[in-house]
Amino acid sequence: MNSDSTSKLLADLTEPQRQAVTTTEGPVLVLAAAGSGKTRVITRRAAFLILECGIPPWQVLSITFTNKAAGEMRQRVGQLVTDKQARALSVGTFHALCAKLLREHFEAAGVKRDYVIFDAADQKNAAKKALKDLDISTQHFTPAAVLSTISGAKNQLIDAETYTAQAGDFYAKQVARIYRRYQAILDASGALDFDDLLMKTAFLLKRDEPTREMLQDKYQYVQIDEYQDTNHAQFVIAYTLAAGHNNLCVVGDPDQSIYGWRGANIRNILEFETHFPGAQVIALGQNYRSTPEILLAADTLIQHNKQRRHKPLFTENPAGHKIAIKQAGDEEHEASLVVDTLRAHHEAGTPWSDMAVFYRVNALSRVMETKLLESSIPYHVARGTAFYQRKEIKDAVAYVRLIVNPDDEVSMLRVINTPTRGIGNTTIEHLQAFAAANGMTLWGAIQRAGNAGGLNARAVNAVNKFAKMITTWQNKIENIHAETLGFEPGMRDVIEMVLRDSGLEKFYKAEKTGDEEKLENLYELVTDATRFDDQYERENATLGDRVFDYLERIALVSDADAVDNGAGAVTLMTLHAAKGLEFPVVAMIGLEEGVLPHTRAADSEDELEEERRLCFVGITRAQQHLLMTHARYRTIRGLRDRTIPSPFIKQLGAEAVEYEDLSGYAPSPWSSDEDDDDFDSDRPGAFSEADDFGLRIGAVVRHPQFGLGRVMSLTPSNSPTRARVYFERAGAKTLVLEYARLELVDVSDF
DNA sequence: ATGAGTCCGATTTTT
DNA sequence: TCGGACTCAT
Repeated sequence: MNSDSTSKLLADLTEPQRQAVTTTEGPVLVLAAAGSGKTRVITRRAAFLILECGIPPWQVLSITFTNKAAGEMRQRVGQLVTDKQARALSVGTFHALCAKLLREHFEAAGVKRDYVIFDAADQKNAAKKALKDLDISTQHFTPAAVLSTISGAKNQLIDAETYTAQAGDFYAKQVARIYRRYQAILDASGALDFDDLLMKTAFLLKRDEPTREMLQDKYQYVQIDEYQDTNHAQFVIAYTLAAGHNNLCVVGDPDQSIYGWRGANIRNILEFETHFPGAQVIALGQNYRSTPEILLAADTLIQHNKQRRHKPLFTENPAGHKIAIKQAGDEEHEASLVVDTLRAHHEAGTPWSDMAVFYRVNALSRVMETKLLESSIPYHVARGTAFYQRKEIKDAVAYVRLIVNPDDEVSMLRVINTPTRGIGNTTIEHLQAFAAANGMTLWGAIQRAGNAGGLNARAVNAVNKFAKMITTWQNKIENIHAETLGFEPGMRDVIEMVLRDSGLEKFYKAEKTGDEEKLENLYELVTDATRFDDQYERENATLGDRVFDYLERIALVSDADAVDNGAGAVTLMTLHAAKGLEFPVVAMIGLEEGVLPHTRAADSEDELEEERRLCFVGITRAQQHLLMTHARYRTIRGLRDRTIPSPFIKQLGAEAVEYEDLSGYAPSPWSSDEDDDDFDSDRPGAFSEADDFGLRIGAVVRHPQFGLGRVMSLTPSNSPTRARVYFERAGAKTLVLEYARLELVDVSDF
């Protein structure tokens, strides 16, 4: 077609990359190794479709893993096509796409047009309420466990009714009841949880032919990034959308699949050709990101996985430095080792923003942050969701949610008496009973508080006042216009109104007890809303629409969205959030058994492999320098523990690695060179300290908190082993030996 | 109805 | 260690 633009699009690409860009028809699997220019390929491909194939941009659907990636994709394609075309591209995460489709086709999907999205905390509240309604003890059915089971079911597109029909054993039958009740709460609240977004969209596509055909027709070309992390529901959505034109291009790397715990199915990518017969497979094996040393270590490590698809991984980059692995004495020492390294690089001319610190769990960031603060090194923690999860912010947002959807019971219960306005538990229970008896929502009961009976005048008054506040807000939003106001009202005005009228602002202003931080956060929310207003582009949107869109954005932000490379600061983040990023200098901390790999992933081989992939992802983020650390002792939840180095350290091989023990302790039996065995060989026995311990009934033990005590009884050595201990100071306690680091005391000392 | 104080228990990753 | 649930006095 246009050879000028074609050469511009393809000139700087390698042959396999070029192939991936120009293979537009039919199913295509791009197996993209870490650092192989995947993002470049996928953006060029979108531009190629528009410029060379003449496809209208809105007919090209690109699905990314994070909102940030979506924004970047739009921006990068925008450098190749016109602004107008870039804006018209269909780009977003699965969840954002589904949220939009459900909003547009709410009737066919069977959801409320004004539905709200429940986040993790809302889900937990709803689950708790379900358990309470059913009078099921939270002992055997913790909200977290129940939610995870429900989530797993939804990812498999099993709704409450189907689940009920399939439930065989007692546990499943109980979960079925809870699932149904939980879903009833969400329905009554006009709410969808994250998994509903996917499941309901999949059902919509499956059951409603006109919508399906319309969308299949619209999205002529579908491309999906990070395909290794898609779950079954996402697979069905992708499969169905692409079924019309059969132009589905998926890009991913099975070695970077790290969301199995969230229902991602690595087989989606491993078995792509089975799902899509005739698929073309293009492998991008050359790495342009990292030094050969980093790549060698990463490759050596990942070879230990069995569940993988072999794929070449090589680089022509010049040799660099070996990976530095250092053992520190404890976590503080570890943090200063990292700081020393970062500072040395900074002095050598590397900007702070080119450096990152990764860890397996958020808890590890704290010590690191303290040390960076002390050292006056600018840093920022990529935790986008944290802000919106703060209590005061959730409260403010709950008020906004009630404006658009007062039936949202979880939000209602959250703020009906926050700040306190004389509507206590007794009143609320009355209202709930009244609502249940008359088949109305809590909001319905609140509006009719006077008829509820059994409420004293004071309570009725308080409830009426509260109801009036909400209806007044609703009226304002519906009726306030630029003409009467003199300016265009935005999200900012809504937030300010809510903070003022609800009394939240006043409440936190009055709170003299030290934290003005909460007030600051509320003002930060105003700033956030202002920023949203500034960027808001939807045409002909009413203020109500704008409020929806804001709530939706809040619900769908992720940690990874908060990575801000322009900040001139070191970035701290979890390994999960690091996916897809790259930094010249990277430090990974906490390379210890129980942290990476995490304890919770230690019992199955599949999970261990996922932990290994997580480690692989971290390593392959590094371009030039990589430091990996572990500490000999680590304090977790107030307990100082001796640690065992991560088996992954040895699995990096020796060639590209430089090990230094700076802990100041004698070499530990685990890291000494004496045992050159494969690390796995000494694992089975490693945790049986109950035996080694010689703990028996009557033994005297010391607990770090409770002091001295005597063992009264022991559960049989089934895991987890528990001991009943009577402490001098603290009385009788039941302790799980795995956690409670008991010290055996030699009675002859006394 | 409220708020301070106490006890208990559970520990990942996140759209 | 931390936060949530619960108790108890006002």
